[in-house]
Amino acid sequence: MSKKERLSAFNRSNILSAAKQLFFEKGIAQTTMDDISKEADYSKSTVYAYFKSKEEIYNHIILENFEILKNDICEVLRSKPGFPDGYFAICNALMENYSASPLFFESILSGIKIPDDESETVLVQIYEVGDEINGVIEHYLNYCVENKYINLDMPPLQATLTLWAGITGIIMFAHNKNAYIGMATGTTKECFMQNGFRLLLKSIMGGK
Amino acid sequence: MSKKERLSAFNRSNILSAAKQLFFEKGIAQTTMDDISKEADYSKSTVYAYFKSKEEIYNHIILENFEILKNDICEVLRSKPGFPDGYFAICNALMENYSASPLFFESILSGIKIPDDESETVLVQIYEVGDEINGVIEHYLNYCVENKYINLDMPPLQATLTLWAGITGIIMFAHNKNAYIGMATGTTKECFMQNGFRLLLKSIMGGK
DNA sequence: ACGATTATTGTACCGTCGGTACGATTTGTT
DNA sequence: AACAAATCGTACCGACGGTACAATAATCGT
Repeated sequence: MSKKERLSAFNRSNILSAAKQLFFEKGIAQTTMDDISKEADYSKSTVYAYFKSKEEIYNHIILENFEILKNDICEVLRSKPGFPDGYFAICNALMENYSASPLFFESILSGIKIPDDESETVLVQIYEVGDEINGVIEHYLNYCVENKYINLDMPPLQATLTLWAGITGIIMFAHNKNAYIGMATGTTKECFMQNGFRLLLKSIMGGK
Repeated sequence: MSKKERLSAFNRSNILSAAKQLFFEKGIAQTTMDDISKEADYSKSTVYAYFKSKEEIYNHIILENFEILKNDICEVLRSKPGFPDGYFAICNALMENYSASPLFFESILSGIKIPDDESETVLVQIYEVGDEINGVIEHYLNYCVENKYINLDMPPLQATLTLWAGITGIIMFAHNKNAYIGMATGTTKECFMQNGFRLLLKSIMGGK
């Protein structure tokens, strides 16, 4: 990577960091492109030289987030590869990823679709990293099936996606309806999530 | 209700219908207030006389949707009160509600929070109807527990919320990642959802 | 039937924001 | 010094949510 390329990457990174922080602080819709350029200390023109739209900035941050999530899950499965430790470790990795980036987490259940336009390279990359994460989890489920820790009525990949969707739903619900959960059940959102993870685990245990 | 009130309700309803249709057709962000007033055949001024903002229109549609969902669930539990028929009937009611109003469904997992400002009467109403739905499901789970069809490790209301979040997550994932599911697992999204509902069911069955 | 009140309309307008145009200025390279 | 690339500042466009306001139409009390 030449000096010029390094500088370019540095600038891109600065802009993305500023945008990420502002998105986190004030929300996406409430963050303007002027805000981002000011916070990152570049002119608006330069920001648009690096990213062609606000949406592209958003997508790049999503991608970054997915890569972090992937690394977290791999890391955590390496230190706790067994059962059910590995399962809860994955759940907790997802949980913490949500806390760090609540605004982007929801792209898991909606938002980012498979791009039909190949020119949207960021979206393609997001899709690929998501695929890799699913592969890691599928591999873990396979290991659990082989050792007869769990029992699946469906192909491991399908179970992966189902658990993924269920866990994500529970995490989002816990965070967004925090006050309601506290009032209705008397538990904290952390407790609600842990109980939820345990409940989901039962769905893949029990023989037959 | 006086004649004036009826007329007023009629006008409100027309505006909401037009907005709902446009939101469904082109998305919320892509629908302008001018679009709504034109589609509903009222002047923009009149629209703003009935609703103070676009967000308020959105919230009213959410409320309408929650009421439909509540009626659907009650209706369906009346015709299939047993187990597991009732459970699957609830799942299917949620599923069909999503198809009818995908844009509003996601308010279940995010979007609508408990209002701290009591003056936001629409939000309070949404919260109340949601509470009623949870009560209905909780009642059903209680019936299942009493008849020993299922076995819960947590209070029924907490189980209700957990299942609710999980089911919603699966439905949203199935719809938004339809193409990916087809490619990765070879099944349709309908099949994916049904299998997901069955998987979740296992989490509350099995003794102990 | 008539005046007063209320509802509805059309139009013009404001502020914000995403995005663009473009010339000036800085920076780096040789 | 000279040239090219990157950066900058500023002015601007168009779309949109929302407001102001005067004019007109509908409703109602009497």
